Amino acid sequence: MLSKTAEYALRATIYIALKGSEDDKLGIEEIAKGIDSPKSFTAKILQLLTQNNRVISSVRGPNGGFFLTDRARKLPVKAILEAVEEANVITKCVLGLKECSETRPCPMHTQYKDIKKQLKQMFEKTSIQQLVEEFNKGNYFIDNLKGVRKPC
Amino acid sequence: MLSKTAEYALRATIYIALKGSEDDKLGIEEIAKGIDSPKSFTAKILQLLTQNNRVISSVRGPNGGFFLTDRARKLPVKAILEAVEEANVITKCVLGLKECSETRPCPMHTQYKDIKKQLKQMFEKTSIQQLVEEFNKGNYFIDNLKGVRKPC
DNA sequence: GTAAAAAAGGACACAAATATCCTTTTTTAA
DNA sequence: TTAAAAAAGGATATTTGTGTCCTTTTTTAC
Repeated sequence: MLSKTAEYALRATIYIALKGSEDDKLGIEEIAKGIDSPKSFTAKILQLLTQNNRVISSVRGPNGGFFLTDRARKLPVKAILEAVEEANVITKCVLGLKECSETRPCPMHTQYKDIKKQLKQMFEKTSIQQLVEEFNKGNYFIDNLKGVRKPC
Repeated sequence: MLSKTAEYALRATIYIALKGSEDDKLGIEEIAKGIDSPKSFTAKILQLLTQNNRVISSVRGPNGGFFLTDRARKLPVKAILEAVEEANVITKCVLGLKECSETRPCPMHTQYKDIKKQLKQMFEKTSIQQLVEEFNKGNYFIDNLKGVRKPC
């Protein structure tokens, strides 16, 4: 469904949102270990996320690293996909037809349209902050993202 | 969401189901034109579909070509994805985590699980025949698949 | 102001997906 | 039984995605 690039982008952003802050920035080494991704490749992706619409902020030098501003935390998950140019999953036809709409639907349009709508909603309505809050309420039991534990 | 390979596989199968029959087999040239795909590449994919679980049948030589048996028409769309080894979209975690389940969910699990379920349903419950029938009832207005027109 | 720490950036390497071309095999029809 | 038509198969090319490595720039702390 999503490329490795998009997966790492999502995982990294969520990881930074959960574990880091402006006062406690995270280094690329820790992030890559935390989300189980190749370090240099992830660094490149974080570059995209700091440039394109600034989902992630960064400072260089000692005590530097990556973090999310309050503004960034309010962004929808979709913003991450946009930064890595993969937001089109949300709108694309399942069969990959250039033209596929209500008036000129593809053979699977009827079956897929509601799912696509929900996919869109998910990425647009869910903010990064929301994912963090849900975590803090203890609704997750993730140690899937290494080093991030459910608060007791 | 799906690879080109999967998209062409779906489009080709549906195209053959709609336009062809055992008595009126379709050649690779027509199919590729019909679904707007590269000919040789599509030929390779059709090979997969004739080998792996025989979604498509074929005969060589003059008057040969591709067609779907009645048995094949009853197959779920998922069978096509399986043949090109891409049925995993149905079960994969959005974030690409190896482990992601109800008891050990990823940070987006809550948001995604119902969508994944519906995706699964769509590919498993929709048969190729169903897509054809829906077309014949006139519920589509596709000429997206070239040369396939809504019956009047 | 100098050394060290960190991200940024550039160049390259490797792998997988996509695409093309040519030859071989099978089948049909004359 | 031979020519032609069609898919099957093999080899290779191209492009994109993924991944690594090394140098440069920025920043901080001493």
